[in-house]
Amino acid sequence: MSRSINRVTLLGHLGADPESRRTQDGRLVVTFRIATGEAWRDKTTGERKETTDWHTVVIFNEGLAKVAEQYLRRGSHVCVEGQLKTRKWQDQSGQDRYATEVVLQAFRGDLVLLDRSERQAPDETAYGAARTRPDRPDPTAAAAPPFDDEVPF
Amino acid sequence: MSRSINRVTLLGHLGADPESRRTQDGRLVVTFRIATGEAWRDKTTGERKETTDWHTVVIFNEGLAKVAEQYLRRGSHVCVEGQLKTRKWQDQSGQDRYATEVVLQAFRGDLVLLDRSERQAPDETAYGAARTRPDRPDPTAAAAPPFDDEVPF
Amino acid sequence: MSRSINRVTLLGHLGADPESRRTQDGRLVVTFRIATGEAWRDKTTGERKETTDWHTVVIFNEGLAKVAEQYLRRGSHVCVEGQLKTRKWQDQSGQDRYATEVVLQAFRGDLVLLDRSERQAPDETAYGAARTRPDRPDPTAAAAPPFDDEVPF
Amino acid sequence: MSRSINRVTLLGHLGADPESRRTQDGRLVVTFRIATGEAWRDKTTGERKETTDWHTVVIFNEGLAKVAEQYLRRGSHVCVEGQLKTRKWQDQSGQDRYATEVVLQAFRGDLVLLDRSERQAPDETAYGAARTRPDRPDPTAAAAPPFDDEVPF
DNA sequence: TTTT
DNA sequence: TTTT
Repeated sequence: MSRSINRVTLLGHLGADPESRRTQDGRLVVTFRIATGEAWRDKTTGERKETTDWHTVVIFNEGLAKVAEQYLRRGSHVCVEGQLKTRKWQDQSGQDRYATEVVLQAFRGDLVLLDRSERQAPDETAYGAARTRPDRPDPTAAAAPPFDDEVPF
Repeated sequence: MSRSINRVTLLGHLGADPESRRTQDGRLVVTFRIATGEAWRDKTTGERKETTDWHTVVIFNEGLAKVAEQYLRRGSHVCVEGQLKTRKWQDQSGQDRYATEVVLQAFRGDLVLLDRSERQAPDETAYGAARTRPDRPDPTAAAAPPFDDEVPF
Repeated sequence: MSRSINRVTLLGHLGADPESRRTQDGRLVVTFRIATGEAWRDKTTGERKETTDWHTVVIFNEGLAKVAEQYLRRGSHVCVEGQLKTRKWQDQSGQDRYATEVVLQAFRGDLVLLDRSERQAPDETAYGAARTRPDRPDPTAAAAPPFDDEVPF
Repeated sequence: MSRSINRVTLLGHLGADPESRRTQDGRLVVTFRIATGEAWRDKTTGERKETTDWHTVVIFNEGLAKVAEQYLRRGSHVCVEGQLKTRKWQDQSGQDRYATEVVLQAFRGDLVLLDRSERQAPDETAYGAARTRPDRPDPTAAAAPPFDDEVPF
């Protein structure tokens, strides 16, 4: 149960190779920039228009970070689900600055590789269940329906 | 990492009290129906129109099932995130029938109670981490920014 | 403003070519089936498991229907945003039956073609603004920031 | 049809009353801050933890801006769907600064008021179809099923 | 800085 | 069967 929802879904291309860093306690963090865009025809002038938006994605999820590091490159096509988070930091002059990023934490967020060549990536679970194990009675194995009196609504 | 996305988000009201059942191996499953609607003005007649859609939600997630059982009632206002799944079953005459439902499995899906009176519900984690533990360096505790050379993109 | 949310996001592959039909008043409707899946490792047995879910997508949105008809085929990789809707119908024996589908109506829903070969599709706007025209002051043209006193929060 | 996805869903409370401004060409723009949060139990210490994230929402959509201005206040409970966008601006010292916001444009985005007292708000369509007119054959009026040969998949 |  |  949550008291709120904070969900970002982005599907687009990487503008550059991902960058890998470590937190002070040694955990892998992978960062990349992804572009989304929209195109439309101006209603008054009839002109074709286009905008690109750039987003920073930060992966703290161990399994997904390894996948991103190994398989994503400049130009990669990817779909990302994460949370919107804003960090505060100080620039050299000591002024407060803010960076708003799309964050993939452990057990939160997901990454879908869309380039055929990258889809050979192992399931993330190979990295230790970085994501999720469905917890439903196996529907294919079930000889009987889950409930005796089952009717559709 | 996933190879696909299957996500349903519904925000609406329960049409009736939730129903609780057990799977054959004893796990709690809670089911309810939720209504969503849309209203619009017909462009040609100018008339106000309205439709209601009814959805079946099935919660296999232990923690969320308990919350739903205890706090949700007919008329409850709720937001649900789950997966779209279709079950096949046989009716009395042996014919194949299908039921398509919004399913909340363990580690997948979420439930947000929107009625003030219900928001006293304990965090789901009280039921044994039915959901998620963020895995990010605690941002408030961090005296230094996560990375030395940090600048916003 | 809406009083509820009804949103489905699916990313997967088509199981067969789309089917085109017309409503009784002549409008194009395109239908296809799309598969999503999940893979996980069983916690107790360690076995690799996998499920596939099949979904029916129905496009009433004129522009998107034409794109789907022309560019999508069995095996196509696609991302779809629509609404969950259940239709009631009678089978030959007069019994009530239900079909639950992911519906893309005009001004609602979206379709993203993920196969490189299909991405040559014209912008949907070519079909008459089947989707959406951003309505924001053009950020690139703006010599001054949108607001005089702008500071980030 | 889109070539990318850029979608943010937030459900939370306003931290302060919305602010109304006008663009240089006179259009209403409403801005507010909304908080989302997550709570979890630290796996190692067993301690209860909590974080709050703050987000800036900017509404360029005329109808939704009017609704927000009139009905939302500090503490209002709201669900928002918009796009993630980053603006560049110059501070007093001429330095480049960035602000990342959740933007609701015309025909894009949605707003759901969750406080009972605010739900009296008129449908947004009262403001001129700021959102969406479903474009589906009216299912209730249909004496016959939409298609002659209809069977569920 | 991506992509079409 | 909900809600406004």
